[in-house]
Formats: sequence, C-alpha cells, structure tokens
Amino acid sequence: MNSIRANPQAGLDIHMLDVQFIRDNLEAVKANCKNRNVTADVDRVVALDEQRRQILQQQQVHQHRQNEISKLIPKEKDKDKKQALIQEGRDLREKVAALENQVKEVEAELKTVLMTIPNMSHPDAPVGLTPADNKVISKVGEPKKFDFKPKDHVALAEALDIVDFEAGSSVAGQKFYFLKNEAVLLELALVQYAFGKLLEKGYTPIITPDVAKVDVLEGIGFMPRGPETQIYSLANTDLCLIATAEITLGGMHRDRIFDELDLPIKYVGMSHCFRTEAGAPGRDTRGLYRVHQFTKVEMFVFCTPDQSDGLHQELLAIEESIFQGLGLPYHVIDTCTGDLGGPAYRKFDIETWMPARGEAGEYGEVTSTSNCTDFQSRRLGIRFKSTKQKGTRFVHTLNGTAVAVSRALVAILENYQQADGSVVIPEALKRWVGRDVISRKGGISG
RNA sequence: GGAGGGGUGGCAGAGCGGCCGAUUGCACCGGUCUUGAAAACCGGCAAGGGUCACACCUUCGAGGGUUCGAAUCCCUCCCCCUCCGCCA
Repeated sequence: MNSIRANPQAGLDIHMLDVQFIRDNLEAVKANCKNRNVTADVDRVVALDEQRRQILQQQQVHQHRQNEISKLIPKEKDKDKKQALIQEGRDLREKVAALENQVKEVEAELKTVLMTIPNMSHPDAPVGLTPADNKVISKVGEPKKFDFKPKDHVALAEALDIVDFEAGSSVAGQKFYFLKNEAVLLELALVQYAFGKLLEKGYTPIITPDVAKVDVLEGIGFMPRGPETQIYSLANTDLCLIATAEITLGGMHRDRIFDELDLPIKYVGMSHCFRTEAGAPGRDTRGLYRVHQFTKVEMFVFCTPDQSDGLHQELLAIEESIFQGLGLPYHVIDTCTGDLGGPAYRKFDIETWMPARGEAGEYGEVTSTSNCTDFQSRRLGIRFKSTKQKGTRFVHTLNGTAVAVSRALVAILENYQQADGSVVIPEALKRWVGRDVISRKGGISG
C-alpha cells in the first residue's frame, strides 16, 4: 500500500490499535469501548481506512507507471516519443502529489480518531465502569490496631521535621515539598531496597532521563497535548517532564527489532516523576499522597505475546514481595475495564493500608502493574523477529511500580508510628537508614 | 561554544543521477561432504504494505526541493564521531 507513511521509522505510523484488527473485530472493539466507558467513533475508523486504501491504490497505479516511464526514457531514441514520455512523467508527478496530500489529510484524521480507541481488555478483567467495580483479588496482612488515635503522615512528618511542605510550596508551589533528615535516608533506602530485590530477579538496573520527547510520550499512551494532560511541557522544546519512567524505559528501544531469543528484556529503572494533577483538584490536597514530583523505581519488560500474561504475574509477585518485605498490610486489585486507562490490557494495583487516610483508615494505591500487550510497541515500532516465522511481530510491554517513594513514605510513616509520635524504621530498611526509629529529638546527626 | 568527518540491510562496509532495494565480507539459516564436528563448496537471508500465490508499491537518519527518474544533487533539521575550548 502505502507510501512513506506506514513506515514505523518515520514516526508517523498511524497504528494505535491495529486498523486491520479493528476491521476484523469491529463488534468486539465497540463492545470494549463501551466496557471501558470510552466514546470513540469506531465506524469512522473503518470508513477513513477504506478511503485511505482507495487513494493509496490509485496512487500506486500512477507510481507504477511512473517507474515504468523512467525506465523507458533512457532507452527511447525517438526525440518526439521521448518528449511525450517526459511530459507524461510530469503529469504523473502532479497526480501522485495530489493524491499524497489527500492521503495525508485522511491519515491525520484517522490518527486522531485512532488515538481515542483504548487497548482491548483481558477476558478476566472485571467488567465495570467505575472504581467501585474494581475487584479485590487478594489480601495480605491485617490493618494494624492502634491503642491511640493514629496521626496522619503530614502531622507525623512535620513534628519529626522530615518533610517541609511550606518550603516546597514557597519554592516551587503547592504539592511540592522538601524531604529532610530521615525522610531523605528513607527515600534512598527504599530505592536501594527496591533495586536490591529486582537485581536478585535478574532485572537490569537503569537510571533514565527525567524528560522525554512528545512522540515518546504519545507512543506510551500519554497525551501531553490534551487539555487535561497530566504532563508538564518544557517551553520552546518538544520535551516533557516524565510522569513515570515507564515512558523513558518503554521509549528506550523504539524502532528496534529484537531477536526473539533476547526476549524477555527486563529493566528496573529509577526516575523522578512529574504530574500536573490536572483534573484532580481538591483530591488528596494534603501531604505526600498526591504530589507534583516524586521519585519512583519502575519495572519495565519487553517480551513476546505468549510471555506477557506470565510476566504480568511475575511483576505483581515482585511488587507483593516488596510490600511484604516492608511489613505493610495490603490488598491487590484487579482493575475493572472502565478504570484501565488507554494502554492497559489488564492492570493490578496494590493498595496498602493507610491508618490515617479517610475517617478511620483506608487502603491507598501504592503500585500499579499493567500488561499493555502490543499497544505501546505498535506506536513505538518495537518488534521482534523469530527464526521460525517470517517477518516481524510487535513485542508486548509491561510495566509495574517497584516503589513510588512518596506513597511508600505515607504508608510507612502512618503504619509504623508509635504513641509518642516517633516512627519505627521497617526492618528491611534499617541497614540503609542506619537507625531503628525516627524520633523528635533524633536530629540527623544524633 | 569553535573546527572538521559521518549517518546505507543484524554488524562491517561499497555505491555518489537511470544497469541499485542496493557489490562484498562477517553473522545467521538450509544442503553437500564427514562416524560426528570444523573446514571447504552450493543455496537462502532487510522491513512494511499488497496478493491464494505472484505482480506491484514504499523505505538507504528525518523533512522538504530539483528531475521524466535521487541512496546518489540542493535546502532545513536530528543524531553520531574526531580535535580544541569550557565545565559538574
């Protein structure tokens, strides 16, 4: 078909969900949009694709003739005939150019519509439209009973002088903060702890850039240009601050063709994460739970289609082992279709108990792991080649939080607090923090 | 920041207006030979679209231009390398 455009290298590829797949599974795609609470004009995709193919076909006919002519010309001895051929070639050039413009227009619209269509959903993902339909699939540990009224992490942190929210908002604005004293050590400890766990599992450690180009963001499934974007853009560049290392880790191998034998490729990467939190006004306004910047250790996997379900379970198991190691009670949620977000085929969240959240404690999200199947790889042009099969196929990508530091801090401070306002350091982190307890008098040098 | 040199198939590396989607080497796959292996020899081997299969179309960093025709010429941008300067 195509000219120029469907080449993944060109960065213009229009596959979000595979158009062919949409054509072949029209009803399923529509049903999926409904389940996901997404309004998308799926029929329009088919219509536009039809148009596009037609134009392309016409264009091909002309191109074919063009190629013929340019081969004939050097052989043609007769002057008049030669002139005639050259003239025909000129005409064809214009026709092809005109058709190409049409294709561009159609494809631009197609891409816009395609962008709104979410990934398909795992057959076992609970169907439902709101977070209320999320399903708790396992629960580990019991919420701790306190014989005093537990304070929230903000009160604890301020009294212990380990987080400075006021300075944060003064320097950078609301929802920014300074970590101080033991909170700094805790962040470093959490990072060390997470990397340690993942290294044991054979993941390759990475520290990624904290910025990425717009088309990488879009490839991963973020929409930096949207009105409700979560993404900070850097003025006068095509760069954005990343919202997660998923973006940079996923983008790391764009336009790459792997050998099947090299898969799966497993990374554990650290980055800072920046989120505007647009569309979440008034929610979780206090403290570290919802902030504009935090540090996160993220897992990311490239694999073959038949590996992805298994690896999704692996990522979840690792996340669980991390939070078990921290001694925090949690449950696991199988996210319902309506709450999946665009790229995910299935998503599990870990929510740990946060004793001071809500009225009398609530579970709060601390990790999230998604199987994005080929949704991201298709946009980023990440394929693999197998010796058994001709051609290439798109890899599957998965991501999962190892530790999102700010939220882990919330959980640790609130769960490990004592009646006197001091906080015990989780056993697993003591070797890096270098002390057992954070107490009010415990200055950093103490 | 200054001065040069480059970006071609998995890698290396030719080509510098039509005979080039691309010489060749390595790697890889299949075969012959061998008890087996190595070597040697023969054959295959970029991707995407399209087709039952062919045909056919597109792609030589990206975008634009010149031309009947561009990997090859012109413009813009990106990336990489070398030398000098500066710096955590």
